[in-house]
Amino acid sequence: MSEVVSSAGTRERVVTATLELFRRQGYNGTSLKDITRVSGATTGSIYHFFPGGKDALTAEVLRESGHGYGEFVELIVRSASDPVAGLADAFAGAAQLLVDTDFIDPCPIGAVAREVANTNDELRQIAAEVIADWQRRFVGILVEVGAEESAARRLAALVVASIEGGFVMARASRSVEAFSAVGAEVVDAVARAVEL
Amino acid sequence: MSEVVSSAGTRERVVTATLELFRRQGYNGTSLKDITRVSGATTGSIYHFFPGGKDALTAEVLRESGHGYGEFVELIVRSASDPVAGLADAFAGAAQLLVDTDFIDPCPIGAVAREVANTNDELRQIAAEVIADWQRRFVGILVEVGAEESAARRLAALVVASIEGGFVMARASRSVEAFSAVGAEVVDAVARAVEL
DNA sequence: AGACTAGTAGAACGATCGCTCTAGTCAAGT
DNA sequence: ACTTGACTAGAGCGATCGTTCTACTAGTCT
Repeated sequence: MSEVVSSAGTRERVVTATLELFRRQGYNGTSLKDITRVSGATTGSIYHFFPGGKDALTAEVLRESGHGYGEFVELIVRSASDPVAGLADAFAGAAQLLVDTDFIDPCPIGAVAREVANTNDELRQIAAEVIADWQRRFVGILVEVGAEESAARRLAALVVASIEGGFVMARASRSVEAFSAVGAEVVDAVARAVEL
Repeated sequence: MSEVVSSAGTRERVVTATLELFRRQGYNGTSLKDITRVSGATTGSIYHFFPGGKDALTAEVLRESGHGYGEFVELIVRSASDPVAGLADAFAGAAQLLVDTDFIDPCPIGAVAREVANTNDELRQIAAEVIADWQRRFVGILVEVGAEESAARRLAALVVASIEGGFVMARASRSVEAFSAVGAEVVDAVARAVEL
């Protein structure tokens, strides 16, 4: 049995620290020095695990956290009595998270995506795949409760866009008022579509 | 009559260039050197007009373009036969703009807001005011056609969030498919609310 | 024991960051 | 003619950027 704790721990700490920093200051606002400070890892360690440098590390952060968010949100939505109630729970949870974390960005993927979409095609594409995965998950949920495929796709796009846009409004205003209003409207729209 | 062309021209060119650069590479991704290159102005000129440096310039960009966007979108929405058709026009116009401009960010305010919300409170607040102004404009439009104030506020929040979130999806995927789907759903939601 | 490998440590590189500062141009006012 | 003030020009500041590199530690093989 080898001593894996230290090395795997470092790699994980670097990824976690980078994610956290992206949520506060975005991609271009986060330096490798920041990452060494927060993670406790040295430059050498970062380049040992990510020979591709900052971009390779960012790619990993987007993929890992993107997948994690997808699973997490789907779990919340599915654990309610029905998808409509689950969606309302997800919005309420996100609103609570915003308040509890001083309005740090709940979604680094959307933040990084918007920042690098025109300057880094590799990262742009990874973000696109992650977002498409979220949309796909929600389409699946809606189809299961009887929605038509094409209508479900439009609704899922609305859900994702509303959440991302709601984060922008919440972060700018340091208030969840608009975000919660958006959530209420989106839940209404989904409820109407599903119950027809 | 003084020769205002040169000086006012430079100031304007700096603001325009900065706005354009923010749309492509965001706030932290845009350097003063970039701005001098695109605008043709020198560092001295930039600091002559904006003694507060990059942040003062950014503040001006946010305020000026934010106000301009608000007026522009309101004009589009109002120039249609009714607000619902006008909103559809606005979404269609934005989609066309995305395609025509290689998916450059149509809204630098939202982009910059998300980027600096936790690191620059002055800029965060300006962005918040601009976004609140947009929301207010749309509330006014909805109230005029008979919507109730509180419902109008929720709908206006949905409109703004959907547009901002839709931009993230469009830029990441380099496609307006999701954005247009979001637009269709939002137009539906507004139509239902107004025609009751 | 000795070789090998994974991981750590951090100095240092050239480039670039936002910004300051001095020198200069040019038109208007007296 | 001379001063003044608005504006331009760009060299240069210290700090920081992402990255490279060598040296070092320590656990695992044969």
